Amino acid sequence: MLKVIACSKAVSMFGLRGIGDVTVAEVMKEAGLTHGAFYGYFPSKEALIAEAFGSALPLAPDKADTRQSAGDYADRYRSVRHRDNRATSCLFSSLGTEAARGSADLKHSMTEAVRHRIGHLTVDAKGDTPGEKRRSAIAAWSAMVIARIVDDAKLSKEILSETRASLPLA
Amino acid sequence: MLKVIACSKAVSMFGLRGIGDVTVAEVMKEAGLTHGAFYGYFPSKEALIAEAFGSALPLAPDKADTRQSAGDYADRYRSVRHRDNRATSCLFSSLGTEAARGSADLKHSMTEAVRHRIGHLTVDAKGDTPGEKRRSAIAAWSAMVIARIVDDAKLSKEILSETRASLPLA
DNA sequence: TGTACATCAGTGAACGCGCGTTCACTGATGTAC
DNA sequence: TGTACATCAGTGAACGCGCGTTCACTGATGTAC
Repeated sequence: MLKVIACSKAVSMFGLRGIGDVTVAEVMKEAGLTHGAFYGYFPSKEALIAEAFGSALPLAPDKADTRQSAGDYADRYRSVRHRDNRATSCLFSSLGTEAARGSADLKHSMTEAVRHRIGHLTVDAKGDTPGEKRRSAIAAWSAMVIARIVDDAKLSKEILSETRASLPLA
Repeated sequence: MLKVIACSKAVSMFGLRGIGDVTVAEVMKEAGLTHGAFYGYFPSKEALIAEAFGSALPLAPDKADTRQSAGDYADRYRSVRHRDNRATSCLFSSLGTEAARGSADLKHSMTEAVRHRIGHLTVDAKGDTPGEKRRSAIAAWSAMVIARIVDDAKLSKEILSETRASLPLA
């Protein structure tokens, strides 16, 4: 149970401030314990990172977003509130380039999450053939991620609105 | 002169290993001096980061890439060799999410670089109207960046090839 | 019910290490006479 | 040309700090009798 809490807190903090800036002690404090207890749950900070990402990425097909249509997901993703909340935002837009330099496991998890997400969005994406739909999903998702990274309201909004051409409103 | 060298080395090292993992001493060693000399050139590591990004981002309209057509740029960007070389690759794909958490100046520089790049790619992008061309440029550039972050040859290639629909070969 | 003991999650002081930063010093170069 | 001095980029030892990690200890809880 505490592992679950720690992972969830860690993901939020990582997204907000970056993996390197978040200390083991801070995560444990958020979870309600002192730093010494950390090693009763995780063998190392590296392990926490791996577990935290694993718990947050939509890898298994039975995760929350299958209950959510692709269009709904996209709408929520494109909302300004969601865009500006790095703690709850998608891991790719908040930690993508850091994770790409992480362990092989981490990179693999991220890749699988991307694959999963693209497949998910393809359902509602624009296009006459499956190939076109998939292409639209890739274009839309990529632009949604980039819009989150860009730190300029106007440009970010423009990039987001571009995605509506590929993936319409629900 | 040494500042220029240090910035250039720093950018490569940052791209390869992340900003946080590169030490002041390492940058100076690459530049051929010892760490103590660093503060004769930069007031702090933060300042090095800012200068390094400033020197690497295509902000001024007289920079190299105006000599390069958008199609040529995209082709080079999409080449496998370039994709896999994090030292010379675009700052957005190697350090985007870290930079988004950096200083206001850094974020501003990154945003301007994105704006510049999109404008640049719009020239050769697909579309009948200026609006459509711009939309294609955004879709293509976003997907190119994402393809670099994804750590899986097959998926990365697929994402890259998607961009050819929006931005054809030169 | 009461007593003695075992267990074990959690505490917090302490350690080791690496990094950013400082600073007294060096030694090469230039300048005045 | 030679001597004395000033300058100043660069050196490398040292400092301070924060972080990951360890570990002896605590104290609450459960168990045996």
